Amino acid sequence: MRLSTKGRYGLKAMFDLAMNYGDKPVSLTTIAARQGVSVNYLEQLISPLRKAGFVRSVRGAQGGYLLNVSPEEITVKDVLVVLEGPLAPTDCVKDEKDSSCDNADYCVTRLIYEKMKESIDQVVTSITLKDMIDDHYRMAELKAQADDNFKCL
Amino acid sequence: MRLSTKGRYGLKAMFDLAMNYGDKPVSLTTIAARQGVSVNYLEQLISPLRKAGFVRSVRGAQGGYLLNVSPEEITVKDVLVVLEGPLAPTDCVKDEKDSSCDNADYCVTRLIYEKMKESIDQVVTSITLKDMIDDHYRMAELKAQADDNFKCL
DNA sequence: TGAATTCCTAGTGAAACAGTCGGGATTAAC
DNA sequence: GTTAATCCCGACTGTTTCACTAGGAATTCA
Repeated sequence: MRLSTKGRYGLKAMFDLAMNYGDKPVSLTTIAARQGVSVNYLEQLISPLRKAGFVRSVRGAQGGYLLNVSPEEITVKDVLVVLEGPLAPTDCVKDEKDSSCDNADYCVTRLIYEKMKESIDQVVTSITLKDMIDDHYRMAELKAQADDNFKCL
Repeated sequence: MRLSTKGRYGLKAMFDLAMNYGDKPVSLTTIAARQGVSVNYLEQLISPLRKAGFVRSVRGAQGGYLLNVSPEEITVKDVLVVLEGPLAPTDCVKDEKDSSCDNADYCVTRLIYEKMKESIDQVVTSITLKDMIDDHYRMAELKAQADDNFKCL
């Protein structure tokens, strides 16, 4: 039940782009440096995100990537699904019915996996990149206060 | 974000044992046949469950496994954690703090992973083996009705 | 004693993970 | 028009995890 680095790095990269939404393109070199990841690897992650239409690229010098959609229209689920595949604990509850199990309708464990999937879904669809930006500024505020408190001691 | 066969087979096996709670020991051969899994593999899954104290074994002929605790006292989480490890999307939100990330308190993505973990946790801790048994009988009822309806057509 | 069982350890092929590498195409800046 | 920065793409690789299989020792009922 773990997320791979694909999903994690990719989400951070998307957050990075969201923070720069409406600005100049951000190069992978910049993002990679900020996130502490290799450019080569990041390239592989951003490619599917571009193909999915969430980011747009500008080639050549001074080029880079731009969010193609406004931050409030991209959910965490959108990003994770592109990079990790269906966010379901088992195949029998993933979105595209694969009907591999003929007893699906009367399966006790499936019932559980369905609930797990739904609860994960609820969380990741309810959070957009915009929410992450808001959280970021909220936390930056808190951090500044904490640092201030520390200075007073 | 998928559960491995360990967790899935193990959970089914535990459900099987729960259905036979208070009865004679059930051999792995029996369970394996019912679940369509190899005995050898099932052995590997039940071993940690025994070590965790959820099942008890009776060796020798006519031996097998017994639930060591009543079905309402074992949650789906108990079983899955033993077999899959922490049910957390990332290390930074798993129960045992590994403090690998020094910025954990001010990390936007961690906030998300925390919520995912909590929502999964909520689901799996709220379902016990007893609940699964109840669901099973409820669904058996439904299935019987469905079959009945089908017969009438 | 013999058959049925649990218990334990080791091995194994395939897939996924987490990258690295090299080269080609495009474009802004000089 | 050259150069440097950038995106783009496919191939390769070492490590780990997955999902088992295999074999044998110990135990116990009949």
